[in-house]
Amino acid sequence: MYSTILRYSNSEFIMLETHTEERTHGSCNKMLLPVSDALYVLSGKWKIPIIIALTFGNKRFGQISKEIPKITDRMLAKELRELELNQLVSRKVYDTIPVTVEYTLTDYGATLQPVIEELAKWGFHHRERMFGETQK
Amino acid sequence: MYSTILRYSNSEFIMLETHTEERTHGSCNKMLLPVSDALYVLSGKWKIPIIIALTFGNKRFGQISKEIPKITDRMLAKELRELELNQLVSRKVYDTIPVTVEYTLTDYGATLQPVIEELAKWGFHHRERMFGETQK
DNA sequence: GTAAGTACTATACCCATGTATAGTACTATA
DNA sequence: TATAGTACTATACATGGGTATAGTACTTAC
Repeated sequence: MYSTILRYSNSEFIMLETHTEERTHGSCNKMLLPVSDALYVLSGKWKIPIIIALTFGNKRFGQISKEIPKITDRMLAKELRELELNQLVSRKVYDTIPVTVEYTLTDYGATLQPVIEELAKWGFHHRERMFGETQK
Repeated sequence: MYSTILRYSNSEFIMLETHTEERTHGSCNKMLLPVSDALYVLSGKWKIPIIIALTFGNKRFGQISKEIPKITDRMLAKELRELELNQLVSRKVYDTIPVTVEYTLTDYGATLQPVIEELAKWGFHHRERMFGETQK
């Protein structure tokens, strides 16, 4: 399903890089490409919620499912698979009955924290600006 | 098309906030909500490219169109409209013949720079990690 | 009168993402 | 026997974001 290329980035913006002659500002591309890479890895409705959930400790499938209201099993399984492919999350199977599976944010996944914090900081100010009230 | 609520955030995650009893970690929500707000504002395939383009100077519709390969007029018009709604971009119409329209990144839009830089930084390292080579 | 340059809008369609609902395989417990 | 708990998978469907292609309205230049 995910080729080596797709695993780390989408192809659209790789292509952008090869067409620099069409852009006036080279530095523009230098930002666009990595930003697109980052957003691609975080793409979809559930990856950030899952990552945030795992920053508060290792969790099992069922626990994550309970902590993220409205996510379906299918989506959770799919997103965890993608996060594992990108080495942001690791999966450990325990030989219990029934089998339990523990998901952990990898050290690499933890490097996303500054990104998420910056997004949170901006989102927080945006909310203040739009509503003029502080989030409790 | 966009209600007052939708203009600043998606409704899914507003709902999350009201269901805190289902979450084990309250601080989890405190991050999730603003992060979702931020990602909502930046959502879609073209907003970041447009914002990055405008950080290098005010531009007209046609110029932006040329600088972002493959974007269609329809998408560009739509995304610019949304960015304007969120006050990240301002639109100035000049009484020339034919009419020219200049788009500017607002001061508020410029506050996204740290966010975008953090995304770029992470994306850059991600690319290095996945390819083991530095982007030229 | 027709092309060209401006900034769009209209219409129809495609497809990836996400949803809804059910089913699998295993075993312990009542 | 059947229910419950684990972690999923299968199938079908819906939706919305994006694409493709064309058309609008205005005026100047050829």
